[in-house]
Amino acid sequence: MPKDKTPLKLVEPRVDAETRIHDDHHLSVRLWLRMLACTNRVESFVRQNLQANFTTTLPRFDLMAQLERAVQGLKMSELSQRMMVTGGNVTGITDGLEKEGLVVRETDPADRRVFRVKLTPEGQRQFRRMAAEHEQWVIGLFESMSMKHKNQLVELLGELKRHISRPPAE
Amino acid sequence: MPKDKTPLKLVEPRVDAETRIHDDHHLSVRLWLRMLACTNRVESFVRQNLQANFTTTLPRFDLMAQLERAVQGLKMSELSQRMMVTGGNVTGITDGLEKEGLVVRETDPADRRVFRVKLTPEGQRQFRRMAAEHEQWVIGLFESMSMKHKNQLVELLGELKRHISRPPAE
DNA sequence: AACGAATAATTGACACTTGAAGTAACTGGC
DNA sequence: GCCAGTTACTTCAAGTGTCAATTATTCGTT
Repeated sequence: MPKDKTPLKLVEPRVDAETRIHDDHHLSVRLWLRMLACTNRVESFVRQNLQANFTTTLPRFDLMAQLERAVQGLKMSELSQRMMVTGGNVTGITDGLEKEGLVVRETDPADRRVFRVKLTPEGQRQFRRMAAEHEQWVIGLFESMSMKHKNQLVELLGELKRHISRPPAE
Repeated sequence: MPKDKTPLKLVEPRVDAETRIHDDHHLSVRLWLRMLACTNRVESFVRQNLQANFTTTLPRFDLMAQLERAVQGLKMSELSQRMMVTGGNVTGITDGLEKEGLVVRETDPADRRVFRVKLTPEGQRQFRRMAAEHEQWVIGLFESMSMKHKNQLVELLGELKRHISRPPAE
């Protein structure tokens, strides 16, 4: 497109608005990258500790955590939803835990398609030990931040979560 | 420990402190879970869009993003550090991108152990298209949150990042 | 110059994750 | 009762990720 011939001293009128928009763009991406960095740091820390202290993994811990408060067990599909992963994934993790005797698949008499997955007593024992330490790891990581700032973060992240939890409906 | 005999109206002195500690524990874990939920939401959204619109993945996008502003290329180990993943992982992702002609490994005459990985012109072209859309996705997700709150979040996450970026020494 | 230690990258084994395709079981309308 | 459609779960292939072991190269000391 041809350049307009403009008087030498004319400043573009849209600069302010564009600048603000540009900043906002940058801001959103920066926010995203920073949040990602924090999450990765904590996650990898927890992961390493689970591996080193209990020879287990975050997904396994997560699955057991979902089961802990579900006395009557959870269906594979419920686990899938709560862990926010696909069904095929849950199958594999459950296989592993079952092989180690930490969970069991029980058939549901009312619907033979369904399994109810439950923690075994052994699984409960092990999970409780892990959960206690897990809490300490997280607390330790965050301890140098003031409660005031932590509270602010929880608030703001709560707001963010509400904003992003449903896709910007067309 | 033996209870002190105290006048009836005296309230136990440690209750406040204990309560605060207990709240703090809860607070840290809540903060962690909430941050994780937000990150997962954004990440899976970006992932799906990259797959659907460009038949590519987040790690590939991430690697190309690291290369974009490094005209002279990056060593495998530098990529590994910046992407916060292990070296073996970088090898695999680079293999894939090189096979598709989006990056190249160039040998370094000064040190024959290292590769300098660079974007090809084709890789640059594709990355720029992806980056533009990526930015729109993130902006879209976050658009309903005020700039003020976004700024506060960036600030607080920056502080959190500093606190957790080095393990609580010794 | 030569050797041991450190560094750069790759490889292989194993685990997690997704998406698509497959199997078995249930449901509702005819 | 049948059968099309849905639901629950599994299986498989490909990509991502870690760790430990290996190879090749460089560096520092002697």
